[in-house]
Amino acid sequence: MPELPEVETTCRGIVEHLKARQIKKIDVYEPRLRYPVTENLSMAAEGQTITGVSRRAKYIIIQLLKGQILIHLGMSGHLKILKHFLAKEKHAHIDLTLDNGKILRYCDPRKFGLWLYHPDSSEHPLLKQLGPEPLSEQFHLAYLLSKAKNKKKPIKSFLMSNDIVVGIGNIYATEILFLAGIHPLSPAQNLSKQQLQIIIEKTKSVLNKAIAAGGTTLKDFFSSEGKPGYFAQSLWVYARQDQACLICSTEIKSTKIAGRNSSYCPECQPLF
DNA sequence: CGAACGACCTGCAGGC
DNA sequence: TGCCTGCAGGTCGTTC
Repeated sequence: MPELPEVETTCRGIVEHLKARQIKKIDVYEPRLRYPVTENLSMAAEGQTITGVSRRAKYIIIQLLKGQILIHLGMSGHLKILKHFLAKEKHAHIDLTLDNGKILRYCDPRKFGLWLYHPDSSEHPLLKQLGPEPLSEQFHLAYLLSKAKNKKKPIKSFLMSNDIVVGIGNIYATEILFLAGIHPLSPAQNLSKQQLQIIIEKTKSVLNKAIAAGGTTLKDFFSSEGKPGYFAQSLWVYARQDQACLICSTEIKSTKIAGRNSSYCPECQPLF
């Protein structure tokens, strides 16, 4: 499911429900996620007050009076708010019950997600290696220029590297490069200053528009209120291989880059 | 070192 | 109808 806009949408949808509430209990029905969910989570978090909910990269951080809960939605995870307990559906792995009876429920068919308790206010090791947020001022030309120097890897893989910039997954990397007019296989080091600047601008505009649309629903992304995201109808090339380019009518091609399907318009996106 | 690959897991679409 | 294969929004550890 989720790249940055979908995680941001989820985060915005749950914050008002969670903030200033106390955690009554955490029921773990399926601990076998990306890392095993330990008893530590329930023991440390139950009874605690939630002081805030934020996002870093594709992680959701539930800040507690003491420590924090780190959540990642993986490929297929989503969170929703239940007004009261409902029978656990298939793939519901964790219920976090609040003191007012509402429940934050985590569902994740593929179990690639993660729920971890981190005891102090320092950054969790998983967050330490992360690059800047793409919508922050730290994601600027001088920074990207320095990172792209001597990097032979395809620009698409480069944009999807979390140590370069966070939050950009397969959908948005594909879209950003289409809008920037750059072939996804172009080595990062070959791109000019101007091209990197365009990538930065398109990254910010695409992500902002996707957040405004509530994210991209391909099949199973829904916000915490159960609404789909409407950005799928704004996609230019993602999942459109063999169809006509919406700009020039050339047939959209696709290729595998680092194991991920990558569609592009051979006319609008020359290789550099 | 950097880049590619396999692994984790389930569901679904398409081919036969 | 049903079986088999391949593919899917992410990330990490291993391998080349």
